[in-house]
Amino acid sequence: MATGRTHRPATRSRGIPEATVARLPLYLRALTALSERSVPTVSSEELAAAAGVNSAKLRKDFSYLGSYGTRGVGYDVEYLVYQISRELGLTQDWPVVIVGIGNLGAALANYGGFASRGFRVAALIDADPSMTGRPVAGIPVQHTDDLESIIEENGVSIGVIATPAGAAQQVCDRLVAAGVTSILNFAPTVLSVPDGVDVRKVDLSIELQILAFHEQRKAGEEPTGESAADTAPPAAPPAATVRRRTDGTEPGPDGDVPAVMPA
Amino acid sequence: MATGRTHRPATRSRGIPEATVARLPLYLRALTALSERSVPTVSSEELAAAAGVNSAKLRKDFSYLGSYGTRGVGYDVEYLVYQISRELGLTQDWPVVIVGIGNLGAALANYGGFASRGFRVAALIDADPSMTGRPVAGIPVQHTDDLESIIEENGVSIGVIATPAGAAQQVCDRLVAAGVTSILNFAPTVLSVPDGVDVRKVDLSIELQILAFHEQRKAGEEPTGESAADTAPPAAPPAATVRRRTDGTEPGPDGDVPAVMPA
DNA sequence: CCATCTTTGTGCACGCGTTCACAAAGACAT
DNA sequence: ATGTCTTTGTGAACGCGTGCACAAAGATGG
Repeated sequence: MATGRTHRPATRSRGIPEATVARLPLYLRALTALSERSVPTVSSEELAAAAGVNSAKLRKDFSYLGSYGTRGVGYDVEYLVYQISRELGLTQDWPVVIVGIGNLGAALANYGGFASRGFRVAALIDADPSMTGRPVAGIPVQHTDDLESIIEENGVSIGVIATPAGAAQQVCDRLVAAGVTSILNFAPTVLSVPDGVDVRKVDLSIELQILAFHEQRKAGEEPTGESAADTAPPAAPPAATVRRRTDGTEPGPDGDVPAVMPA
Repeated sequence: MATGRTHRPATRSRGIPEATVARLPLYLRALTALSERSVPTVSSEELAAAAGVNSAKLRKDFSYLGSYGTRGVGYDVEYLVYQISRELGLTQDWPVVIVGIGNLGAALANYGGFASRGFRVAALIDADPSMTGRPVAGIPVQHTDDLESIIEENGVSIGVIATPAGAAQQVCDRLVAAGVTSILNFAPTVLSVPDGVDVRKVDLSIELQILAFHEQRKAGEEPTGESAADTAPPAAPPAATVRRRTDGTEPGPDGDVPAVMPA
């Protein structure tokens, strides 16, 4: 298939590595805090500590932006705030739409950090007609029917999907067709998008599962013997003779064994 | 400082690379969908497409778990679901507490995918006394004062922080002191934790800023001329003579220039 | 003007992750 | 039983990201 890739292809933006771009917001946050305390300059060591990274990494990251530091002194806070903001495109206004105003969508609409840095909630969109017109976070919810016109009229290029998983791909397709080229996806689904569209995924369930993996390792490390004998006995290994299905797209007419594991 | 590191040190778990662990939940989700459709086997190609990854990567990932496939046929769906679930530690029950029941905390509590795969919301905790006792998602909110006893009585090892940024580190410290060793942080702050504690961060603001970076690049690629002359003029470069403050921790008594950039 | 001290910027090496490409393994047909 | 065909499992090469360690740059003090 050649429908589209899922995660950021991002071969390399303009010499700035993707890993560095992902850390710039971290630096910016730390710098903003320093700025509010009227601290004029910071060393790479101090700023790195505040951002929770290695100081060498920070210096290398900044080197991609240019030589904005002064040897023997450090970095000018205000100047660096501006340079990073500009590099991230935060000096301009980004209208954003949120699609799917359930619990999560409403929480996102109310999120303060949204509007703070160049991002503005241009519209809230939901498929439920009973939601239409109801104000959430001071913004009236609009119906999905008007999605295309909303995108166009507001010049929206960033969309946030907070719908159930089943509706996510369909919403995504409509957003992309309407001109959205960056999507932040909170639905637990893999989105297919054409080239040139960026998708970033935020998935609570996946994060928890990763934590569980490490948690299990910690628990089963010191204690000897079987720590994995918890809930269910191991499922049967694949039978010696396995049914094949190379051509047929539908399940075979013969009785398929539905499931051997508890869901 | 030697207080602690911020992100997962995770040198390598048990031969399973961290990048592979992060993809296992993706595979599991795709496999579960296949299982519900009673599909008996999948090839690496099909499953990779469903999970949105490269098929070679998928096979290598699975090779870390063991040889669970059958050459010429593919992978047994049910068996693989079980193996991945076991590897991720999802065959056991993980009680989870959510601290900070604001908009986001409430949304997380209501999130269905939470309870589905081995995770159980054991308690909701908030610092606001007027919230205490009020049921959210069918679970009564408890007060922060009882945090330690709640953790201990329920055997909680995974905590979710959905508080404002200012309270996050303090909550984190109390969670860790009470025995929590894995934290999912939604607050926009860098958390410091001792060794042996895993922290994963979910940050809406950062994701949006990364999208904005790529969005800006797309916009300023084809059109010629200055595309960066949008909102504010460039801040003044660092002055030839910059005030130093190597020893003093407090801002100097002389009038500091507060800010040159619009917040 | 020179010496010293601080801190940046970066060349270099190393390790992890990704991808290619192919041999080995097994199913299936005859 | 043998040959063919499909698909896995993995050796090897490559590229990216990270961290060390140090030279260059500039400030500061005498």
